[in-house]
Amino acid sequence: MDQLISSISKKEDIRTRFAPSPTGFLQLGNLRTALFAYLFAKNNNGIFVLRIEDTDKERSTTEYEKAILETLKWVGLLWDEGPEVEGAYGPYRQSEKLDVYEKYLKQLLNENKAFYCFCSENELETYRQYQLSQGQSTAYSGKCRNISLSEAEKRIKEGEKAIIRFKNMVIEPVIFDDMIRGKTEFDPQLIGDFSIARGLRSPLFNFCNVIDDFDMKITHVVRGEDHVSNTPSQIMLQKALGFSSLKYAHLPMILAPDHSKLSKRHGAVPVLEYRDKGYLPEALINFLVLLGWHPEDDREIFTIKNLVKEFSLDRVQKSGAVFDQQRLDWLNGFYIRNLAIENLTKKCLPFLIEGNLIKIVEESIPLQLIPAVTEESWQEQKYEIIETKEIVDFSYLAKIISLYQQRLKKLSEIVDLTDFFFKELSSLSVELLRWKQMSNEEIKESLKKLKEILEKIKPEDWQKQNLENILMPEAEKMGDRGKLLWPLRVSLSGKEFSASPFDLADVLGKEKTIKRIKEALKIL
RNA sequence: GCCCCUAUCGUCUAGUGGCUAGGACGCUAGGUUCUCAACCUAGCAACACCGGUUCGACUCCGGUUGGGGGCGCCA
Repeated sequence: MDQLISSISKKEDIRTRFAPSPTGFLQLGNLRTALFAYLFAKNNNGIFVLRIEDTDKERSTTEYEKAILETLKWVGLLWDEGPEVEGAYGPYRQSEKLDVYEKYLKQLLNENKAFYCFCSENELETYRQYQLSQGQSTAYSGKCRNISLSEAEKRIKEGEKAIIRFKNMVIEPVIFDDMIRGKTEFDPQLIGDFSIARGLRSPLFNFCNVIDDFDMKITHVVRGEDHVSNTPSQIMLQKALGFSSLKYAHLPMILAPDHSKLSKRHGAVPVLEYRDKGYLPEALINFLVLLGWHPEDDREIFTIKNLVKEFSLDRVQKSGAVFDQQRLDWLNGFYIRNLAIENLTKKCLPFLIEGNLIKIVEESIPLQLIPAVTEESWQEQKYEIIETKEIVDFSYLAKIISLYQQRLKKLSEIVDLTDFFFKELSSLSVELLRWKQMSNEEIKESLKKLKEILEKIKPEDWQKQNLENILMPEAEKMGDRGKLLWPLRVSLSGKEFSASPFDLADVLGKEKTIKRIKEALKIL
Protein backbone atom coordinates (compact mmCIF):
# COMPACT_ATOMS: atom_id res chain seq x y z
CA MET A 1 0.00 0.00 0.00
CA ASP A 2 2.74 2.38 0.97
CA GLN A 3 4.52 1.47 -2.18
CA LEU A 4 1.46 2.19 -4.23
CA ILE A 5 1.07 5.62 -2.67
CA SER A 6 4.70 6.48 -3.19
CA SER A 7 4.57 5.33 -6.77
CA ILE A 8 1.54 7.49 -7.41
CA SER A 9 3.08 10.56 -5.83
CA LYS A 10 6.27 9.88 -7.69
CA LYS A 11 4.38 9.80 -10.93
CA GLU A 12 2.92 13.17 -10.20
CA ASP A 13 6.18 14.71 -9.12
CA ILE A 14 6.72 18.05 -10.66
CA ARG A 15 9.94 18.42 -12.59
CA THR A 16 11.12 21.74 -13.93
CA ARG A 17 14.32 22.60 -15.68
CA PHE A 18 16.60 25.50 -16.32
CA ALA A 19 18.29 25.17 -19.68
CA PRO A 20 20.91 27.82 -20.33
CA SER A 21 23.23 27.71 -23.28
CA PRO A 22 26.87 28.28 -22.38
CA THR A 23 27.41 30.99 -24.94
CA GLY A 24 27.86 33.73 -22.37
CA PHE A 25 27.68 34.52 -18.70
CA LEU A 26 24.45 34.14 -16.79
CA GLN A 27 22.66 37.46 -16.57
CA LEU A 28 19.90 38.79 -14.37
CA GLY A 29 17.08 37.85 -16.72
CA ASN A 30 18.30 34.27 -16.98
CA LEU A 31 18.81 34.08 -13.28
CA ARG A 32 15.27 35.14 -12.59
CA THR A 33 14.03 32.45 -14.96
CA ALA A 34 16.09 29.91 -13.06
CA LEU A 35 14.78 31.27 -9.78
CA PHE A 36 11.14 30.97 -10.78
CA ALA A 37 11.61 27.47 -12.19
CA TYR A 38 13.39 26.50 -8.99
CA LEU A 39 10.78 28.04 -6.71
CA PHE A 40 7.91 26.48 -8.58
CA ALA A 41 9.51 23.04 -8.36
CA LYS A 42 10.43 23.37 -4.72
CA ASN A 43 7.09 24.84 -3.75
CA ASN A 44 5.58 21.65 -5.11
CA ASN A 45 8.18 19.38 -3.61
CA GLY A 46 9.46 18.73 -7.10
CA ILE A 47 12.74 18.32 -8.90
CA PHE A 48 14.78 21.11 -10.42
CA VAL A 49 16.89 19.98 -13.35
CA LEU A 50 19.80 21.85 -14.88
CA ARG A 51 20.46 21.14 -18.54
CA ILE A 52 23.24 22.63 -20.60
CA GLU A 53 22.12 23.47 -24.12
CA ASP A 54 25.40 23.42 -25.94
CA THR A 55 24.37 22.30 -29.40
CA ASP A 56 25.82 25.43 -30.93
CA LYS A 57 29.39 24.23 -31.04
CA GLU A 58 30.69 27.51 -32.40
CA ARG A 59 29.53 29.64 -29.51
CA SER A 60 29.47 27.29 -26.53
CA THR A 61 32.46 27.06 -24.23
CA THR A 62 33.22 25.11 -21.09
CA GLU A 63 34.34 28.33 -19.41
CA TYR A 64 30.86 29.73 -19.75
CA GLU A 65 29.37 26.50 -18.52
CA LYS A 66 31.57 26.62 -15.44
CA ALA A 67 30.60 30.22 -14.84
CA ILE A 68 26.92 29.33 -15.09
CA LEU A 69 27.26 26.57 -12.52
CA GLU A 70 29.26 28.89 -10.29
CA THR A 71 26.58 31.55 -10.53
CA LEU A 72 23.77 29.19 -9.60
CA LYS A 73 25.74 27.85 -6.67
CA TRP A 74 26.56 31.33 -5.48
CA VAL A 75 22.93 32.35 -5.27
CA GLY A 76 21.95 28.98 -3.83
CA LEU A 77 19.84 27.65 -6.68
CA LEU A 78 21.12 24.11 -6.39
CA TRP A 79 19.88 21.65 -8.95
CA ASP A 80 18.73 18.14 -8.12
CA GLU A 81 19.83 16.72 -11.44
CA GLY A 82 22.29 18.00 -14.00
CA PRO A 83 26.00 18.45 -14.54
CA GLU A 84 28.16 17.45 -11.56
CA VAL A 85 25.28 15.89 -9.62
CA GLU A 86 23.97 13.80 -12.53
CA GLY A 87 20.75 11.79 -12.16
CA ALA A 88 18.62 9.13 -13.75
CA TYR A 89 17.74 10.93 -16.96
CA GLY A 90 21.06 12.18 -18.25
CA PRO A 91 23.22 13.07 -19.93
CA TYR A 92 22.37 16.63 -19.02
CA ARG A 93 24.55 18.18 -21.68
CA GLN A 94 23.11 18.25 -25.17
CA SER A 95 26.51 17.80 -26.77
CA GLU A 96 26.59 14.35 -25.17
CA LYS A 97 23.26 13.28 -26.66
CA LEU A 98 23.92 13.46 -30.37
CA ASP A 99 23.11 9.77 -30.86
CA VAL A 100 19.74 10.20 -29.25
CA TYR A 101 18.84 13.15 -31.42
CA GLU A 102 19.99 11.34 -34.53
CA LYS A 103 17.74 8.42 -33.71
CA TYR A 104 14.67 10.65 -33.47
CA LEU A 105 15.67 12.62 -36.54
CA LYS A 106 15.85 9.43 -38.55
CA GLN A 107 12.51 8.34 -37.17
CA LEU A 108 10.87 11.56 -38.30
CA LEU A 109 12.52 11.35 -41.70
CA ASN A 110 11.47 7.73 -42.22
CA GLU A 111 7.92 8.47 -41.17
CA ASN A 112 7.82 11.33 -43.66
CA LYS A 113 7.28 13.80 -40.84
CA ALA A 114 10.46 15.62 -41.70
CA PHE A 115 12.32 16.26 -44.93
CA TYR A 116 15.61 17.45 -46.29
CA CYS A 117 15.62 21.00 -47.62
CA PHE A 118 18.17 22.01 -50.21
CA CYS A 119 17.32 25.70 -50.40
CA SER A 120 20.29 28.00 -49.94
CA GLU A 121 20.32 30.60 -47.22
CA ASN A 122 20.32 33.25 -49.90
CA GLU A 123 17.27 31.83 -51.56
CA LEU A 124 15.45 31.64 -48.23
CA GLU A 125 16.33 35.21 -47.37
CA THR A 126 15.15 36.52 -50.72
CA TYR A 127 11.84 34.76 -50.33
CA ARG A 128 11.44 36.14 -46.81
CA GLN A 129 11.96 39.67 -48.10
CA TYR A 130 9.37 39.06 -50.78
CA GLN A 131 6.85 37.80 -48.21
CA LEU A 132 7.48 40.82 -46.04
CA SER A 133 6.94 43.15 -48.97
CA GLN A 134 3.63 41.42 -49.68
CA GLY A 135 2.49 41.91 -46.11
CA GLN A 136 2.61 38.19 -45.51
CA SER A 137 4.10 36.43 -42.54
CA THR A 138 7.36 34.63 -43.16
CA ALA A 139 7.06 30.89 -43.42
CA TYR A 140 9.01 28.42 -45.49
CA SER A 141 7.77 28.12 -49.06
CA GLY A 142 7.50 24.34 -48.99
CA LYS A 143 9.69 24.02 -52.05
CA CYS A 144 11.59 20.91 -50.93
CA ARG A 145 8.95 19.22 -48.85
CA ASN A 146 8.06 16.68 -51.50
CA ILE A 147 11.56 15.52 -52.36
CA SER A 148 11.59 11.85 -51.45
CA LEU A 149 13.95 10.61 -48.77
CA SER A 150 15.82 8.34 -51.14
CA GLU A 151 16.36 11.12 -53.65
CA ALA A 152 17.43 13.49 -50.91
CA GLU A 153 19.93 11.00 -49.53
CA LYS A 154 21.32 10.51 -53.01
CA ARG A 155 21.79 14.24 -53.50
CA ILE A 156 23.48 14.56 -50.12
CA LYS A 157 25.82 11.72 -51.00
CA GLU A 158 26.72 13.66 -54.13
CA GLY A 159 27.78 16.53 -51.92
CA GLU A 160 24.73 18.77 -51.84
CA LYS A 161 24.06 20.65 -48.64
CA ALA A 162 20.74 20.19 -46.88
CA ILE A 163 19.06 20.91 -43.58
CA ILE A 164 16.19 19.03 -42.02
CA ARG A 165 12.76 20.60 -41.66
CA PHE A 166 9.66 19.49 -39.87
CA LYS A 167 6.92 18.66 -42.35
CA ASN A 168 4.14 20.69 -40.89
CA MET A 169 0.82 19.07 -41.80
CA VAL A 170 -1.08 20.58 -38.89
CA ILE A 171 -4.20 22.49 -39.85
CA GLU A 172 -6.03 22.98 -36.58
CA PRO A 173 -4.82 25.85 -34.38
CA VAL A 174 -2.22 24.85 -31.81
CA ILE A 175 -3.61 25.73 -28.41
CA PHE A 176 -1.97 25.56 -25.02
CA ASP A 177 -2.96 26.84 -21.63
CA ASP A 178 -0.12 28.94 -20.32
CA MET A 179 -0.01 28.97 -16.53
CA ILE A 180 0.69 32.67 -16.51
CA ARG A 181 -0.86 33.98 -19.68
CA GLY A 182 -3.82 31.68 -20.02
CA LYS A 183 -5.11 30.23 -23.27
CA THR A 184 -2.71 30.85 -26.10
CA GLU A 185 -3.40 30.01 -29.70
CA PHE A 186 -1.28 29.87 -32.85
CA ASP A 187 -2.00 29.24 -36.49
CA PRO A 188 0.34 26.47 -37.66
CA GLN A 189 0.15 27.72 -41.27
CA LEU A 190 1.97 30.85 -40.19
CA ILE A 191 4.77 28.75 -38.76
CA GLY A 192 5.25 26.46 -41.72
CA ASP A 193 7.99 23.87 -42.14
CA PHE A 194 10.44 25.01 -39.50
CA SER A 195 14.01 23.77 -39.34
CA ILE A 196 14.93 21.15 -36.78
CA ALA A 197 18.52 20.23 -37.68
CA ARG A 198 21.44 21.26 -39.85
CA GLY A 199 22.07 17.56 -40.33
CA LEU A 200 21.74 14.27 -38.52
CA ARG A 201 24.58 15.17 -36.16
CA SER A 202 23.66 18.79 -35.77
CA PRO A 203 20.20 19.22 -34.27
CA LEU A 204 18.69 22.62 -33.55
CA PHE A 205 17.22 24.17 -30.43
CA ASN A 206 13.51 23.53 -30.93
CA PHE A 207 14.15 19.89 -31.66
CA CYS A 208 16.61 19.13 -28.85
CA ASN A 209 14.42 20.93 -26.41
CA VAL A 210 11.48 18.65 -27.11
CA ILE A 211 13.56 15.49 -26.95
CA ASP A 212 15.25 16.52 -23.73
CA ASP A 213 12.12 17.62 -21.93
CA PHE A 214 10.69 14.24 -22.77
CA ASP A 215 13.81 12.28 -21.82
CA MET A 216 14.19 14.17 -18.57
CA LYS A 217 10.54 13.72 -17.70
CA ILE A 218 10.01 17.44 -17.40
CA THR A 219 6.44 18.27 -16.43
CA HIS A 220 6.54 22.06 -16.39
CA VAL A 221 8.48 24.38 -18.62
CA VAL A 222 9.12 27.71 -16.91
CA ARG A 223 10.95 30.06 -19.26
CA GLY A 224 11.06 33.58 -20.62
CA GLU A 225 8.35 35.15 -22.71
CA ASP A 226 10.75 35.17 -25.65
CA HIS A 227 9.97 31.47 -26.00
CA VAL A 228 6.21 31.81 -26.37
CA SER A 229 6.43 31.63 -30.12
CA ASN A 230 8.58 28.50 -29.97
CA THR A 231 5.93 26.70 -28.02
CA PRO A 232 3.58 25.76 -30.88
CA SER A 233 6.49 24.37 -32.89
CA GLN A 234 7.56 22.30 -29.94
CA ILE A 235 4.04 21.06 -29.33
CA MET A 236 3.74 19.97 -32.95
CA LEU A 237 7.02 18.11 -32.65
CA GLN A 238 5.88 16.41 -29.46
CA LYS A 239 2.77 15.18 -31.20
CA ALA A 240 4.72 13.98 -34.21
CA LEU A 241 7.04 12.02 -31.94
CA GLY A 242 4.22 10.67 -29.83
CA PHE A 243 5.37 12.42 -26.67
CA SER A 244 2.98 13.51 -23.97
CA SER A 245 2.39 17.22 -23.62
CA LEU A 246 3.64 19.42 -20.82
CA LYS A 247 2.61 22.56 -19.00
CA TYR A 248 4.10 25.91 -19.87
CA ALA A 249 4.64 29.08 -17.89
CA HIS A 250 6.10 32.01 -19.79
CA LEU A 251 7.63 34.69 -17.63
CA PRO A 252 7.46 38.37 -18.53
CA MET A 253 10.69 40.06 -19.58
CA ILE A 254 12.90 42.27 -17.47
CA LEU A 255 13.27 45.67 -19.13
CA ALA A 256 15.81 48.45 -18.97
CA PRO A 257 14.68 51.77 -17.40
CA ASP A 258 13.82 53.11 -20.85
CA HIS A 259 11.66 50.03 -21.45
CA SER A 260 14.05 48.68 -24.02
CA LYS A 261 15.77 45.35 -23.78
CA LEU A 262 18.20 44.96 -20.94
CA SER A 263 21.51 46.26 -22.19
CA LYS A 264 25.07 46.19 -21.02
CA ARG A 265 24.45 49.52 -19.34
CA HIS A 266 21.39 48.32 -17.50
CA GLY A 267 21.23 44.95 -15.91
CA ALA A 268 22.47 42.79 -18.73
CA VAL A 269 25.61 42.31 -16.75
CA PRO A 270 26.97 38.94 -15.72
CA VAL A 271 25.55 38.04 -12.33
CA LEU A 272 29.07 37.26 -11.15
CA GLU A 273 29.89 40.92 -11.59
CA TYR A 274 27.26 41.73 -9.03
CA ARG A 275 28.98 39.32 -6.70
CA ASP A 276 32.32 40.96 -7.38
CA LYS A 277 30.90 44.40 -6.66
CA GLY A 278 29.65 43.22 -3.34
CA TYR A 279 26.01 42.40 -3.77
CA LEU A 280 24.71 39.69 -1.49
CA PRO A 281 23.00 36.74 -3.12
CA GLU A 282 20.09 37.07 -0.69
CA ALA A 283 19.51 40.63 -1.83
CA LEU A 284 19.75 39.75 -5.49
CA ILE A 285 17.26 36.90 -5.13
CA ASN A 286 14.89 39.05 -3.13
CA PHE A 287 15.14 41.76 -5.75
CA LEU A 288 14.61 39.43 -8.67
CA VAL A 289 11.63 37.60 -7.26
CA LEU A 290 9.78 40.87 -6.79
CA LEU A 291 10.29 41.65 -10.45
CA GLY A 292 7.10 40.02 -11.60
CA TRP A 293 5.91 38.27 -8.50
CA HIS A 294 4.27 39.55 -5.34
CA PRO A 295 2.93 37.81 -2.26
CA GLU A 296 -0.64 38.21 -1.06
CA ASP A 297 0.26 40.82 1.49
CA ASP A 298 2.62 43.78 1.64
CA ARG A 299 5.77 42.02 2.78
CA GLU A 300 8.80 42.60 0.62
CA ILE A 301 11.65 40.88 2.41
CA PHE A 302 12.03 37.21 1.70
CA THR A 303 14.57 34.52 2.25
CA ILE A 304 14.73 31.79 -0.32
CA LYS A 305 13.22 29.45 2.26
CA ASN A 306 10.18 31.65 2.66
CA LEU A 307 9.90 31.96 -1.07
CA VAL A 308 9.85 28.22 -1.51
CA LYS A 309 6.91 28.16 0.86
CA GLU A 310 4.99 31.04 -0.64
CA PHE A 311 5.81 31.19 -4.31
CA SER A 312 3.08 30.53 -6.78
CA LEU A 313 2.88 31.05 -10.49
CA ASP A 314 -0.61 32.53 -10.41
CA ARG A 315 0.74 35.61 -8.71
CA VAL A 316 3.20 36.23 -11.50
CA GLN A 317 2.71 39.40 -13.52
CA LYS A 318 1.91 39.27 -17.21
CA SER A 319 3.70 42.40 -18.32
CA GLY A 320 7.39 43.23 -18.28
CA ALA A 321 9.10 44.74 -15.27
CA VAL A 322 11.67 47.51 -15.34
CA PHE A 323 14.99 46.85 -13.67
CA ASP A 324 15.48 49.42 -10.89
CA GLN A 325 19.07 49.71 -9.75
CA GLN A 326 18.18 51.96 -6.80
CA ARG A 327 15.82 49.37 -5.44
CA LEU A 328 18.45 46.67 -5.73
CA ASP A 329 20.94 48.91 -3.93
CA TRP A 330 18.45 49.63 -1.18
CA LEU A 331 17.74 45.95 -0.70
CA ASN A 332 21.42 45.13 -0.69
CA GLY A 333 22.04 47.82 1.92
CA PHE A 334 19.16 46.44 3.94
CA TYR A 335 20.64 42.96 3.92
CA ILE A 336 24.08 44.31 4.77
CA ARG A 337 22.67 46.22 7.73
CA ASN A 338 21.07 43.07 9.01
CA LEU A 339 24.20 40.96 8.85
CA ALA A 340 25.92 39.94 12.09
CA ILE A 341 29.15 41.91 12.27
CA GLU A 342 31.42 38.83 12.15
CA ASN A 343 29.63 37.73 9.06
CA LEU A 344 29.84 41.14 7.43
CA THR A 345 33.53 41.36 8.28
CA LYS A 346 34.23 38.04 6.64
CA LYS A 347 32.48 39.24 3.53
CA CYS A 348 34.37 42.55 3.50
CA LEU A 349 37.85 41.16 4.06
CA PRO A 350 38.35 39.96 0.49
CA PHE A 351 37.61 43.49 -0.68
CA LEU A 352 40.14 45.01 1.72
CA ILE A 353 42.69 42.48 0.54
CA GLU A 354 41.83 43.07 -3.10
CA GLY A 355 42.14 46.80 -2.42
CA ASN A 356 45.70 46.30 -1.16
CA LEU A 357 44.97 47.66 2.27
CA ILE A 358 45.66 44.49 4.21
CA LYS A 359 46.91 40.99 3.65
CA ILE A 360 46.79 37.72 5.49
CA VAL A 361 49.95 37.20 7.48
CA GLU A 362 50.29 33.47 7.05
CA GLU A 363 52.72 33.24 4.19
CA SER A 364 51.77 29.63 3.62
CA ILE A 365 48.50 30.60 1.98
CA PRO A 366 49.08 31.94 -1.52
CA LEU A 367 47.00 34.97 -2.33
CA GLN A 368 45.23 33.25 -5.19
CA LEU A 369 43.80 30.71 -2.81
CA ILE A 370 42.20 33.22 -0.54
CA PRO A 371 38.70 32.73 -1.88
CA ALA A 372 39.15 29.13 -0.89
CA VAL A 373 39.95 30.03 2.68
CA THR A 374 37.08 28.69 4.70
CA GLU A 375 34.68 31.09 6.33
CA GLU A 376 35.69 29.99 9.80
CA SER A 377 39.37 30.52 9.32
CA TRP A 378 38.95 34.23 8.59
CA GLN A 379 38.52 34.84 12.28
CA GLU A 380 41.69 33.04 13.27
CA GLN A 381 43.98 34.71 10.79
CA LYS A 382 46.28 37.57 11.59
CA TYR A 383 46.29 40.45 9.14
CA GLU A 384 49.03 42.80 8.16
CA ILE A 385 48.26 46.37 7.28
CA ILE A 386 50.26 46.70 4.12
CA GLU A 387 51.38 50.32 4.44
CA THR A 388 52.33 50.32 8.12
CA LYS A 389 53.24 46.65 8.49
CA GLU A 390 51.21 46.52 11.68
CA ILE A 391 49.68 43.18 12.58
CA VAL A 392 46.04 43.25 13.55
CA ASP A 393 43.45 40.63 14.28
CA PHE A 394 39.97 39.92 13.04
CA SER A 395 38.21 41.74 15.83
CA TYR A 396 40.07 44.96 15.11
CA LEU A 397 38.95 44.83 11.48
CA ALA A 398 35.45 43.94 12.60
CA LYS A 399 35.39 47.09 14.68
CA ILE A 400 36.32 49.26 11.72
CA ILE A 401 33.76 47.62 9.50
CA SER A 402 31.04 47.91 12.11
CA LEU A 403 31.43 51.68 11.95
CA TYR A 404 30.36 51.60 8.33
CA GLN A 405 27.79 48.84 8.33
CA GLN A 406 24.83 51.14 7.97
CA ARG A 407 26.47 53.18 5.26
CA LEU A 408 27.26 50.34 2.87
CA LYS A 409 25.19 49.70 -0.19
CA LYS A 410 27.71 47.32 -1.68
CA LEU A 411 30.55 45.53 0.05
CA SER A 412 33.09 46.97 -2.37
CA GLU A 413 32.48 50.43 -0.93
CA ILE A 414 34.22 49.39 2.26
CA VAL A 415 37.59 50.09 0.65
CA ASP A 416 37.04 53.79 -0.06
CA LEU A 417 35.15 54.25 3.17
CA THR A 418 37.81 52.87 5.47
CA ASP A 419 41.10 53.28 3.65
CA PHE A 420 42.27 56.02 6.04
CA PHE A 421 42.49 53.49 8.86
CA PHE A 422 45.16 51.67 6.89
CA LYS A 423 46.97 54.49 5.16
CA GLU A 424 48.34 57.94 5.88
CA LEU A 425 46.00 60.70 4.80
CA SER A 426 46.90 61.75 1.32
CA SER A 427 44.88 64.83 0.69
CA LEU A 428 44.02 66.92 3.69
CA SER A 429 43.20 70.52 2.88
CA VAL A 430 42.47 73.57 4.97
CA GLU A 431 39.16 73.92 3.19
CA LEU A 432 38.14 70.44 4.22
CA LEU A 433 39.02 71.18 7.83
CA ARG A 434 36.88 74.30 7.88
CA TRP A 435 33.53 74.07 9.66
CA LYS A 436 31.11 76.67 8.31
CA GLN A 437 32.71 80.14 8.46
CA MET A 438 35.60 79.34 10.77
CA SER A 439 38.79 81.27 10.14
CA ASN A 440 42.10 79.47 9.74
CA GLU A 441 43.07 80.81 13.13
CA GLU A 442 39.97 79.33 14.72
CA ILE A 443 40.62 75.93 13.16
CA LYS A 444 44.13 76.07 14.51
CA GLU A 445 42.84 76.91 17.95
CA SER A 446 40.41 74.01 17.89
CA LEU A 447 43.08 71.55 16.87
CA LYS A 448 45.54 72.81 19.46
CA LYS A 449 42.93 72.50 22.12
CA LEU A 450 42.13 68.95 21.01
CA LYS A 451 45.78 68.06 21.10
CA GLU A 452 46.18 69.38 24.63
CA ILE A 453 43.13 67.60 25.95
CA LEU A 454 43.82 64.31 24.26
CA GLU A 455 47.44 64.17 25.26
CA LYS A 456 46.38 64.19 28.88
CA ILE A 457 44.22 61.11 28.51
CA LYS A 458 45.88 57.93 29.75
CA PRO A 459 46.17 55.20 27.14
CA GLU A 460 44.08 52.84 29.25
CA ASP A 461 41.27 55.40 29.33
CA TRP A 462 41.31 55.78 25.55
CA GLN A 463 37.82 54.51 24.83
CA LYS A 464 34.99 55.89 22.83
CA GLN A 465 32.73 56.66 25.77
CA ASN A 466 35.50 58.36 27.73
CA LEU A 467 36.57 60.43 24.78
CA GLU A 468 33.02 61.52 24.29
CA ASN A 469 32.59 62.37 27.96
CA ILE A 470 35.68 64.52 27.90
CA LEU A 471 35.32 66.20 24.52
CA MET A 472 31.59 66.87 24.36
CA PRO A 473 31.55 69.44 27.16
CA GLU A 474 34.43 71.22 25.45
CA ALA A 475 32.57 71.24 22.18
CA GLU A 476 29.50 72.47 23.98
CA LYS A 477 31.45 75.41 25.40
CA MET A 478 32.27 76.62 21.93
CA GLY A 479 28.61 77.27 21.25
CA ASP A 480 28.69 75.29 18.05
CA ARG A 481 29.91 71.71 18.56
CA GLY A 482 30.96 71.55 14.96
CA LYS A 483 33.78 73.98 15.63
CA LEU A 484 35.55 71.30 17.59
CA LEU A 485 34.14 68.08 16.25
CA TRP A 486 34.35 68.75 12.53
CA PRO A 487 38.07 69.58 12.46
CA LEU A 488 38.71 66.59 14.67
CA ARG A 489 36.79 64.21 12.48
CA VAL A 490 38.31 65.54 9.29
CA SER A 491 41.87 65.56 10.59
CA LEU A 492 41.47 61.91 11.51
CA SER A 493 39.69 60.72 8.39
CA GLY A 494 40.67 63.18 5.70
CA LYS A 495 37.12 62.86 4.48
CA GLU A 496 34.08 65.08 4.26
CA PHE A 497 31.85 62.18 5.29
CA SER A 498 32.76 59.57 7.82
CA ALA A 499 31.87 57.88 11.09
CA SER A 500 31.88 59.95 14.27
CA PRO A 501 35.16 61.45 15.57
CA PHE A 502 34.92 59.47 18.78
CA ASP A 503 34.67 56.22 16.90
CA LEU A 504 37.59 57.17 14.71
CA ALA A 505 39.79 58.23 17.62
CA ASP A 506 38.90 55.08 19.51
CA VAL A 507 39.88 52.76 16.67
CA LEU A 508 42.94 54.78 15.65
CA GLY A 509 44.32 54.86 19.20
CA LYS A 510 45.95 57.69 21.07
CA GLU A 511 49.22 57.77 19.24
CA LYS A 512 47.83 57.91 15.72
CA THR A 513 45.07 60.28 16.70
CA ILE A 514 47.48 62.84 18.08
CA LYS A 515 49.84 62.36 15.19
CA ARG A 516 47.09 63.14 12.71
CA ILE A 517 46.03 66.23 14.63
CA LYS A 518 49.62 67.44 14.53
CA GLU A 519 49.76 66.83 10.82
CA ALA A 520 46.60 68.84 10.34
CA LEU A 521 48.14 71.66 12.35
CA LYS A 522 51.12 71.67 10.00
CA ILE A 523 49.08 72.69 6.98
CA LEU A 524 47.53 75.65 8.76
C1' G B 1 4.76 44.27 -42.58
C1' C B 2 2.63 39.75 -40.09
C1' C B 3 1.52 36.91 -35.42
C1' C B 4 1.14 36.89 -30.02
C1' C B 5 0.96 39.39 -25.38
C1' U B 6 0.33 43.59 -22.22
C1' A B 7 -1.42 48.52 -19.76
C1' U B 8 -2.62 51.33 -11.52
C1' C B 9 2.13 56.73 -8.60
C1' G B 10 8.89 57.94 -11.96
C1' U B 11 9.88 52.33 -10.64
C1' C B 12 8.22 47.34 -8.39
C1' U B 13 3.30 46.38 -7.18
C1' A B 14 -1.82 45.49 -3.95
C1' G B 15 -6.59 45.66 -5.83
C1' U B 16 -10.95 41.08 -9.04
C1' G B 17 -18.31 45.99 -9.60
C1' G B 18 -19.35 50.26 -4.55
C1' C B 19 -11.94 51.67 -1.36
C1' U B 20 -10.36 58.73 1.21
C1' A B 21 -7.10 53.49 -4.79
C1' G B 22 -2.89 50.50 -0.13
C1' G B 23 2.53 49.21 0.45
C1' A B 24 7.81 49.52 -0.99
C1' C B 25 12.05 52.05 -3.66
C1' G B 26 13.03 56.93 -5.16
C1' C B 27 11.89 62.11 -4.33
C1' U B 28 10.58 66.54 -0.95
C1' A B 29 10.18 68.59 4.01
C1' G B 30 10.94 68.10 9.21
C1' G B 31 13.18 65.51 13.54
C1' U B 32 17.94 63.36 15.33
C1' U B 33 23.01 65.08 14.31
C1' C B 34 29.92 67.88 13.76
C1' U B 35 29.27 65.38 8.38
C1' C B 36 27.36 61.40 5.66
C1' A B 37 24.54 57.23 6.41
C1' A B 38 20.95 54.79 9.35
C1' C B 39 16.49 55.75 12.01
C1' C B 40 11.57 58.40 13.03
C1' U B 41 7.47 61.66 11.15
C1' A B 42 4.94 64.00 7.33
C1' G B 43 4.21 65.07 2.17
C1' C B 44 4.14 64.85 -3.32
C1' A B 45 2.80 61.23 -6.77
C1' A B 46 -1.17 56.60 -10.52
C1' C B 47 -6.07 53.73 -12.55
C1' A B 48 -3.40 55.70 -20.97
C1' C B 49 -7.66 57.25 -24.11
C1' C B 50 -12.65 56.59 -26.35
C1' G B 51 -17.02 53.97 -26.43
C1' G B 52 -20.29 50.43 -24.35
C1' U B 53 -22.57 46.88 -20.17
C1' U B 54 -24.41 48.31 -15.25
C1' C B 55 -28.06 51.80 -10.31
C1' G B 56 -22.67 51.99 -10.06
C1' A B 57 -16.81 50.89 -13.18
C1' C B 58 -9.56 50.86 -11.97
C1' U B 59 -12.14 46.28 -12.02
C1' C B 60 -16.45 43.27 -17.39
C1' C B 61 -16.72 43.92 -23.16
C1' G B 62 -15.04 46.48 -27.83
C1' G B 63 -11.82 49.85 -30.13
C1' U B 64 -7.63 53.43 -30.20
C1' U B 65 -2.91 54.55 -28.51
C1' G B 66 1.49 53.25 -25.96
C1' G B 67 4.84 49.24 -24.44
C1' G B 68 6.93 44.23 -24.92
C1' G B 69 7.97 39.52 -27.43
C1' G B 70 8.45 36.68 -31.90
C1' C B 71 8.85 36.12 -37.25
C1' G B 72 17.01 32.12 -38.34
C1' C B 73 20.77 26.62 -41.05
C1' C B 74 20.86 31.21 -32.49
C1' A B 75 19.22 29.61 -28.05
